[in-house]
Amino acid sequence: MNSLTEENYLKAIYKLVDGEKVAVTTNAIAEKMNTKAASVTDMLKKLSDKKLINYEKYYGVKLTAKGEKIALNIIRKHRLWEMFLVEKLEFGWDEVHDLAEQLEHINSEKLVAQIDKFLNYPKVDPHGDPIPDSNGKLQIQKSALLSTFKKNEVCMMTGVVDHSPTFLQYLAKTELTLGSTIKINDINDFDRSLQITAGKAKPFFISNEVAKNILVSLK
Amino acid sequence: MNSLTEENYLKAIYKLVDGEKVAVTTNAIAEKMNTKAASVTDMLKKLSDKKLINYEKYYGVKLTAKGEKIALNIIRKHRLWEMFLVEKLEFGWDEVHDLAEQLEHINSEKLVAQIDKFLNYPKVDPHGDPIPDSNGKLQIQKSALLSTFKKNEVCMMTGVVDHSPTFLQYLAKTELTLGSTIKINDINDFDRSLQITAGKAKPFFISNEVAKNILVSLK
DNA sequence: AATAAAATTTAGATTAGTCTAAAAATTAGT
DNA sequence: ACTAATTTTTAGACTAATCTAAATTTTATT
Repeated sequence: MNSLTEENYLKAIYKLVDGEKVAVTTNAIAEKMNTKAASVTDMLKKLSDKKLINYEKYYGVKLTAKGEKIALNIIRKHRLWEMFLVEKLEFGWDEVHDLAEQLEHINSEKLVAQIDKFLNYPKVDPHGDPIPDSNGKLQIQKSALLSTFKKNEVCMMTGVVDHSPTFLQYLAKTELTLGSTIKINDINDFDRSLQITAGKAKPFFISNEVAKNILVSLK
Repeated sequence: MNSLTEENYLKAIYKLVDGEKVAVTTNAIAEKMNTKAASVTDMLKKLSDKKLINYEKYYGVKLTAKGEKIALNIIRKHRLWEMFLVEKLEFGWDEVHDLAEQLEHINSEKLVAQIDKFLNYPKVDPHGDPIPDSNGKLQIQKSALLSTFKKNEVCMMTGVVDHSPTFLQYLAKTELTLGSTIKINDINDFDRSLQITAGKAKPFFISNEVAKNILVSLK
């Protein structure tokens, strides 16, 4: 079994790699974990001894298959719990993250399987992030940033880049929710802000900053 | 905030006191916590510094009002989670204890409130144990042991004394579940074993040992 | 009341995870 | 290619929770 701390390190490393083939640096992990580089080095040795990461001094780390599987399982649990909180317990999508960080470490295969079943095997979490299956397979969703679309194009909102409560609360006040159909009515040449129509609401403005944090499907 | 370990000590002390006005001994706590007396002494000092217990060297400990409140809150969470697992996730009453021991330490007032609501404010857990309310008030249930009843008396099952999976699994194979109406048809003078009728099943035998672990209402 | 037995506490060590400060290695700038 | 800046690692220390072994206090027995 791995400690809570070990699990959090593996998750952090997984998120920092995220597709890119480069190794993750000690400092990057330290920043993500809100800790010091020296502490990270200690933990990397430990994870390396356990064969959960490939670690070369001064170079960086990559997850082994074993380490990645553990990371994906934690992410699976995190996203299932978020879904449960939002779908069954009336939580808002902006208030589930920290709580899911606690719940993701609960150790029970049966519990995860039952929650999954109870939610009717969801494919994505409340933020549109894909939920890994029980084998650690992740459905890759092809999506693009709303900011890359052109005038008069239509698309569907599938997720967010920024997960901060502030951003999510802002979105909750608009018609921009997962599944919303978005039409780009106009783009301001000066600041790249957009005038859009989302769902059946009146057209409204969003900044380019916001558009860069909204994921949409290429349809 | 209190550590997971501190919470477990408070819970253990609460359960050892359980109504009796005597102080709890170091050895009793050590046994309950599967640890050594020396470790307990260390923790008692710590809890005493935090004013969660009244501790007098060589004498024993009692919970302060503050300590008791924390203990009851953990018990509340434990029992609500057990109820959730059984009622919503198809767990058996014999397989929820260890998992609830993990879940009871999840820290979120809103989560507890929402689970409580989701379960429609249950008064007892799957074993018939009362669930403390959010203020730490515990409904005392007046119940008696089935073994104290006489021939031809009728009662209703309200709980169990032994919570071991073995005992609970045994009961699950009979008609002895919470709420069952039990009629005592006969008592064997030699070994005090009982011939009973429970629910609408055929009469069957239970040992006195079993009867001593079944709680029933005095009706 | 004295002594033996049991319970409890203290002393000192250990482990996991963290830290600061210093040393070593790598990368960047000219 | 050499020095400066940055990154990473090592060394040594700290805290929480645990342990063993020894010392102390309480309780029980005669």
